[in-house]
Amino acid sequence: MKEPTHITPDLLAAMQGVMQSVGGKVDSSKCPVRDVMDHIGDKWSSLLMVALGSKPHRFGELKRAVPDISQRMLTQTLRDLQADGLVSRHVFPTVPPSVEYRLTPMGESMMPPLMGLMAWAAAHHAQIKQARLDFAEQAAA
Amino acid sequence: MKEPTHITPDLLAAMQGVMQSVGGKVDSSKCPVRDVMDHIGDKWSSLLMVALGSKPHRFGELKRAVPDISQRMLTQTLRDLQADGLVSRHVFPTVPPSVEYRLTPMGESMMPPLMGLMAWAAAHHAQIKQARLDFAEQAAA
DNA sequence: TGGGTTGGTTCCTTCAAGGTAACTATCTCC
DNA sequence: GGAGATAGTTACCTTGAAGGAACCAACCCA
Repeated sequence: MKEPTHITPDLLAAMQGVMQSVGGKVDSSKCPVRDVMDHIGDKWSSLLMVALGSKPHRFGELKRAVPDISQRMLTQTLRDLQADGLVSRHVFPTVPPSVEYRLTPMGESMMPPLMGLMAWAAAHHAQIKQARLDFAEQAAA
Repeated sequence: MKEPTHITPDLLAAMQGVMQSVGGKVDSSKCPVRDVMDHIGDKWSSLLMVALGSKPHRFGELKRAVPDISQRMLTQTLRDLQADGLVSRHVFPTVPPSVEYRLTPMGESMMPPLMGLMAWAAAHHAQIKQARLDFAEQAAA
């Protein structure tokens, strides 16, 4: 049994940075964090970021890399990422015009924290699934 | 100007962990990462996690800490976090019964990666807002 | 007797995210 | 002449997330 470490100094610093950028109170709509998190928290953005993190992809490559995304959502999500300055789009006037998407420097700077969270999710997925089972069972009892 | 670091070894390791837990192809519904990210990517979960990260809160305290959450969403989001094993609920049979919510150890283990991403968001918010302006302007032209 | 506090629940409604399918346009291959 | 690949766009529809407001139940105080 560990003592309640709770919050490390580093973590506290990060939190204060966040809370400050939020105005002390987490006040919503004009909250910078939410403004950004709302975008990357959607269904496809983080998946596309991961795919593009490994190497630049063409439109069709992305569609194959993320098989269950619809063409519409792929276009739209790429546009959003592009608008946010996380992804850049390069058209090559080849015989059948081809388009390449790649991370911008800012997009790359997002990968470490993003992957950190995803790695946590991957590592704790089993534990969370078990917790959900336990919770459901306990609720039924 | 930094050289295009692109992907550090550490980051690559994290990505491979994620991709592996995803089956090579990012195949969707049974993807562990998405299963978890879908929950913490909703409108209120991360905000409540941040609030609870600083200290345990009572129901009413949380409502005041996150002023624009509806009572309904607060209840529901807390239930979801509880089901996932990230938050625990303790009822004190005081005169008017009071309820305290606090992070579980797993919840606490999520704070560093979560705060990492939020800190990134806070740090790059201005840059993203500018990128959106530039994009809109360029689209209009 | 009736208002206040605590921690909810229920019903109703709206809005945006997302999916499906069809259409475009150009070039190549069979 | 049609099929297939390139990279999309557009219209339409469904669903689920979220908001608002009212209600509940126990207990306190005055």
